[in-house]
Amino acid sequence: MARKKEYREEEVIEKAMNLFWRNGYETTSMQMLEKEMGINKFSIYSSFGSKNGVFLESIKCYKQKLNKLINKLKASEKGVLGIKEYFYDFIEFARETEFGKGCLVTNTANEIGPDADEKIKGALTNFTNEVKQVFINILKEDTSKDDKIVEEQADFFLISMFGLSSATRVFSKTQLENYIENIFLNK
Amino acid sequence: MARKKEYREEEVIEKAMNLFWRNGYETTSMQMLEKEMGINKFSIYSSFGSKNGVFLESIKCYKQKLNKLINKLKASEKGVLGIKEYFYDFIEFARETEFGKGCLVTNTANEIGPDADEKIKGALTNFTNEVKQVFINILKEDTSKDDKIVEEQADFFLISMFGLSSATRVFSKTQLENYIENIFLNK
DNA sequence: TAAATAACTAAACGCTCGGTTAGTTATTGA
DNA sequence: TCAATAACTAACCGAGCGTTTAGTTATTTA
Repeated sequence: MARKKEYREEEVIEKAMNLFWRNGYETTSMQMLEKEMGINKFSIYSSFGSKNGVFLESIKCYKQKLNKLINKLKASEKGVLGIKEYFYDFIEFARETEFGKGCLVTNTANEIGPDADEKIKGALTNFTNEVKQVFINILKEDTSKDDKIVEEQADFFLISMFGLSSATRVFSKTQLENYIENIFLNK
Repeated sequence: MARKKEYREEEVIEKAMNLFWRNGYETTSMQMLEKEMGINKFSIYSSFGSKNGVFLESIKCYKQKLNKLINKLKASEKGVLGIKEYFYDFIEFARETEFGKGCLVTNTANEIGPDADEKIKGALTNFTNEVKQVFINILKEDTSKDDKIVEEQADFFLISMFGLSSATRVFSKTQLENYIENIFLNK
């Protein structure tokens, strides 16, 4: 055999993910990735193939981090109020010292143009659909409404998430909390 | 004196604005701007100074376009329902053939990182505050609520706009309309 | 009509981008 | 212990970036 890797891929990809999360895809350069991940370009390319590859893995890593919140939501027995708690969890998740970095998926959906890489587009769509399904399952249990109404409500919460994500980048914590309260006023 | 300009700055900046709107700041290159604006790099730089300058002027141009909707909202006597109409107007404004391009301001707020140009950040903040003030004025007239409640409601609509903007890039027209209806259910 | 001036064209600037590759170092098992 | 092998370093690649500049063309006015 031969020499061992001096880094663990799961560790360095998390660092890459944080860089993309904070700065977006285009603004994040290979140079920045080298510095943040603490490994050479060669190692990045032999592990992940391309900048796109690093990004795709970063989305997977992001998914895992967010899944902690999602799993808590899934386990919740509070119905719609569980979603409200999830929203509160999310603003803690997305915020930083002063302004937030939003949701990596939403940020990317807002950044990319119509000609963007299809794999990235696909990853975003899958992600969105998965979260929507979680909302649907909760709403089904919680209410006696028919499928159409449930799906509309799920879309409503999903789009609210998009707003919340963007908002963490611009608004104060108080404003975000107030927004959440307003969403659930009549739910 | 000397030779006349063969283009009107207001005309070419609108074309630039559309390019930024569709593709974002980073993805839009000077080469693309040359092609879309129909003028040479030299002319772009002599008129606008830099890529950043073109973008800053593009935001002004975007403001003017959106002001048509805002002015209609200001003139409306329907109170909160006027805001609802404005939301409907906005999704027409932001949508394209299949998916939408969102709001240039929201797109940019989502794209830029913490180290982005201060002028751009300032322009985004100003823009957001102006729209918020319009919401506040309408809510003041419409309701007897105190200032704090009014501001919270204005923030709520503002953040809903952010969500709507992102959503035009991913969701169908029906989903967007359904989202608007849900927002105004209890208003 | 000719000097002055500003807008044009197009080539080039230095730099950074994402990505590659030649050569070195460390670990392995025979 | 030593050949085989894989991970390392670092220099380098062509392309494209935003920006500048030298040289040409059109318009103005004295």
